Amino acid sequence: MPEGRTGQGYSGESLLFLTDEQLRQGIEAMFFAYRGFTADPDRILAEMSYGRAHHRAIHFINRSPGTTVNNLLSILGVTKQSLNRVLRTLIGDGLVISKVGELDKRERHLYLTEQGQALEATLSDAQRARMRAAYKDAGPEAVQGFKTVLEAMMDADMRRAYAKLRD
Amino acid sequence: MPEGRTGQGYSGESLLFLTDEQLRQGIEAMFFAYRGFTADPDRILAEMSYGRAHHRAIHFINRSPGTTVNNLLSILGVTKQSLNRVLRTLIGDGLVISKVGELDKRERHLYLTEQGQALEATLSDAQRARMRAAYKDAGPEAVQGFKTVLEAMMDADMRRAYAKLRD
DNA sequence: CTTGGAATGTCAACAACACTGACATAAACT
DNA sequence: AGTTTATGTCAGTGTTGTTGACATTCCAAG
Repeated sequence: MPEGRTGQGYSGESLLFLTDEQLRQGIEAMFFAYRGFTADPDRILAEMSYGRAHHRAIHFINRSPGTTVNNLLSILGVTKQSLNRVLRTLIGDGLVISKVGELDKRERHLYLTEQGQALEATLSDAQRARMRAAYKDAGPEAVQGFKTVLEAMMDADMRRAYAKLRD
Repeated sequence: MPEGRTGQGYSGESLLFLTDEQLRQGIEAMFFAYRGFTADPDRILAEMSYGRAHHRAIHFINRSPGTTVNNLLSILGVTKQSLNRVLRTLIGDGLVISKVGELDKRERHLYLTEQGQALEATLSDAQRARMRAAYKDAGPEAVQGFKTVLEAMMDADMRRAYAKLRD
């Protein structure tokens, strides 16, 4: 087997050599970049006794105010027990409120309180600052490519969830 | 304030509008894509009783055979206690061997056994298959942009570690 | 109106993976 | 000889995830 050469060889029209080495670089880039991606919010969250799970919940509640627990569950891809523990602390700390549904009273609709919005803004600002700097460094064409590859990397159901949020 | 517009406005020469909305899409793309990125190896690892930490150790030992514990530590960005726990199980299970350094006998140089290489290949193949598919979908220019943005997103020391691995 | 099932919440137990702090050993450096 | 470096290990703790079991509420179908 030719060293480092992928089984596919050429990829049809694009003349794209995809050596294992190139793919491995992409894998490592994802690993190191994700660390940077979460580093700033992580530092802020560590000061309060929150973690990434709290950040994610806050992010998506802010993104879709009034979302139900079930909806959040499918976006975050965790069990209800895991999410519930996080939501309980956020509700207890007055960052999130949960309103019983009017149409369907089983459902709980989630909203950020003012305090919750303030934390969301702090976390988002930190994360957006890094993203903005990276985008600016890389330039607009790179950004387009970045998003295209990331989208192609998602599972089908996550791609749907992602597209839905872009409406 | 103009809705969704970032405080910076234009970004100088590139005429790049970076709305909070665009940045948030990038953030969400990273979140969902990273899930896809780790999904396939995670499934394989779950069957044996290993986790992502084992995968990362195996990956970088394979990448740099004979690397020392300290070197691995700085790449992975965890504590020695955390890494040691993982290495102990991998050595115990015969996937990794640790050789006392010849020049400096304090150092332990890490290598994958044949069995370790086999697992590495299985995990890598799964992850590379997804990466290859994503690259093929997105095309070569997108891939270049993808890597550029990811690199810009890293912390400085991680960018160094990443560059070093590319030699 | 009763029953089945869906949505939610809660309790308990557990595992993976990270952390800190403390301590031990061996080897290298000064 | 004394200090620093590299590594390993033990104990304790916290966050985040998992399963499994069970209760409550309430819509909807029979």
